[in-house]
Amino acid sequence: MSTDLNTDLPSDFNVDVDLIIKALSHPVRREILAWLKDPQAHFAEQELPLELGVCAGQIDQRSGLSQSTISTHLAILQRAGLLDCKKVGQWSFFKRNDAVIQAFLQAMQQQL
Amino acid sequence: MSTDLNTDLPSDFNVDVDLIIKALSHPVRREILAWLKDPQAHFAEQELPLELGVCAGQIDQRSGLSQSTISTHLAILQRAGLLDCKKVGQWSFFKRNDAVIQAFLQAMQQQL
DNA sequence: GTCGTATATCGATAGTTCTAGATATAAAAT
DNA sequence: ATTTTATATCTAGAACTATCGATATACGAC
Repeated sequence: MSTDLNTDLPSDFNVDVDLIIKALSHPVRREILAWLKDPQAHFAEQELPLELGVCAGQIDQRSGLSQSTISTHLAILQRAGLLDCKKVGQWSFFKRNDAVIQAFLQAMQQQL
Repeated sequence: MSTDLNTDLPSDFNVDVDLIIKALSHPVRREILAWLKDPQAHFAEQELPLELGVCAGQIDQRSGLSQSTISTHLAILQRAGLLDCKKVGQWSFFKRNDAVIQAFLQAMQQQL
């Protein structure tokens, strides 16, 4: 494909549309992203500051799925660039990468 | 989920985000949608007017995949609402449903 | 060091999606 | 009427994805 009319706007960095759409094509992963949009509303019980991100275990809990399943979903979201992970001790804190999310939305508007 | 802050804008009708994302999560289906964005550029060889839509056979030809595979991909795009099909005699002419596509993009902006 | 806790990875199973060839349907051409 | 052409549907195998329980890793507390 040579239809790359990339205008290189500030937020328009490398975004792998295929990887991202596949990440988004599972409802649980979309739900996780939605929860992380408002951590206060969904993870108020977390003791450490939500600015760090939301702890993987909190997400497990809320989801009803097994720990290993959620860990896999989080890894897929991370590989797609949609989530960032910060490790603190034995914990993994996840937050949305809104720059990538916005860049993806822009890419979709152009490509679709 | 009761997070439906549906503002009912003109182009914001029922759009099944799950069905659509799944339809879009295959590269061949995204490619078909891209081709149909500019039929003149990709299907100039078609004899009947492109305003009708693009004939399924033309898409088969361009794709390199088998007739049955493309027929299935077209059906998936159609069920998601992304394509409309008009039958004329033994032919099926496909075109984009840009209202649905735009509504989907809007839904994504809200939900993501 | 040992134990408990948090997360990631592995291995197996079940479920889904992709693809193609064969068949069915229906219209057009002869 | 028969044949050809266009498309959809069915069937089956291969490839991929989701899920879980078990195991591994790594850190903290004791």
